[in-house]
Amino acid sequence: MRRRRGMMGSVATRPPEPILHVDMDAFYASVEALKDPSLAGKPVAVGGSAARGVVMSASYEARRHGVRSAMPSVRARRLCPELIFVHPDFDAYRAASNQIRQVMLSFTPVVEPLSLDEAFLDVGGAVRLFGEPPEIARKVRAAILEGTSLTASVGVAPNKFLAKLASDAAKPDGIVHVPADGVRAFLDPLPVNALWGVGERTHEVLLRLGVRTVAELAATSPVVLERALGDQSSRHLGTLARGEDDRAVVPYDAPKSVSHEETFERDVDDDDEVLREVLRLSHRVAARLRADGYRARTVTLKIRLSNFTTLTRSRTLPDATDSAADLHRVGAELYASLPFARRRIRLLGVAGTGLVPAGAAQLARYRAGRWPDAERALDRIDERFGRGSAFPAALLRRGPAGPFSRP
DNA sequence: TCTGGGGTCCTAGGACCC
DNA sequence: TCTGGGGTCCTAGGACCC
Repeated sequence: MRRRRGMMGSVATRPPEPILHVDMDAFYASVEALKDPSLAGKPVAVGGSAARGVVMSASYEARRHGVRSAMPSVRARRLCPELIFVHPDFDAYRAASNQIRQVMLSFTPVVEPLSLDEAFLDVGGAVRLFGEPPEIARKVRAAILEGTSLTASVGVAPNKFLAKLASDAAKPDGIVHVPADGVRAFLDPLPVNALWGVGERTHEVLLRLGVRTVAELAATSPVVLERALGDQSSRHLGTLARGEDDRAVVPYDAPKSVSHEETFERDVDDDDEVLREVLRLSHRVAARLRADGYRARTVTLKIRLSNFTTLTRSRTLPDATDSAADLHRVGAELYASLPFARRRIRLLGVAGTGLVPAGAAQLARYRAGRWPDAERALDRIDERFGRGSAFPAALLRRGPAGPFSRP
């Protein structure tokens, strides 16, 4: 590791806790309260209020009643009868997210967004300009608040994983700084399921082993862990329990898949209807691929049955594609290959994976077929008139329980 | 309580190649 | 004659995250 004083002796030493995790507080709900100030201070849930809806984001007033994200909306309503449901407005969230990213980029170019409302920052190179990392965290929070009227919580720590835990501890509207010599004191009392990668299943397994806290996890023999959780997960957990994480903050990562899926309001068992939905999803995926400049080698069809059993079928093509006609054709073949007929289907999804950049070299192949050109024309119409202005005629023939009701 | 929609990563078996 | 071992790709399922 090279730590060099600058030629003039002016380059600051990299601080021991250079990583920030910035996490917006109740992001979607907070953006909604900005759009409609009458929502401020009230219990608000962003998400679908229909029978199969779930809460995507809950204001702190709603959380006081026990409402949480990922909770079925029906249950949230029971917990908090005065809960106000708002349909998600991703254009608004994306706009706010972009604004926030610009603020963060004014402190360091090393910003890694995790989602619309979270990002890691490596401020190791910014101390000379902006002060020590905790000071930068204060400035970032203040700048976000000034620029967007939204509050953020920030964790300051030696690495990404600790910074993320620290921002959790800082919520809402605060800062937590985990100094390099305070890692054990911070980590030991935390419940194991606070760790990244410990979800419901792993938590159960750990509880059966008698492991409730990170301290207990750190004291557990690697052999026992490996037997219970497998090679990779146990090693992963072991390093986290020690507070170690050497992942760098990576400003840009190429996407690996593009997908769209939809849960029907009522289960569907009509093949024609299923295939129309596959076509609709194929168009959305293809349009995204083209807009982002990728083509997919593998097409995956996802089906969730009424009993929540989930099946996937995929096929890898000789040539990558960004054409809805291709996605739909493969999707239909995959559907036809399933070992059942007329089962009750709750959800359909279409995904393109194995993405390759749609480089200039591939443009030649394009001109061979007519479909891609027709679809590009649809993209242009969508650009001018909004998404969904143009869509294939087949989608107009609605079945009785069509999920794609249009005005 | 009855489970959204967008993703990433891991596992495990089988095909295929050398 | 009935059987190696490593590497890579493909497929299906599942855990997990926000």
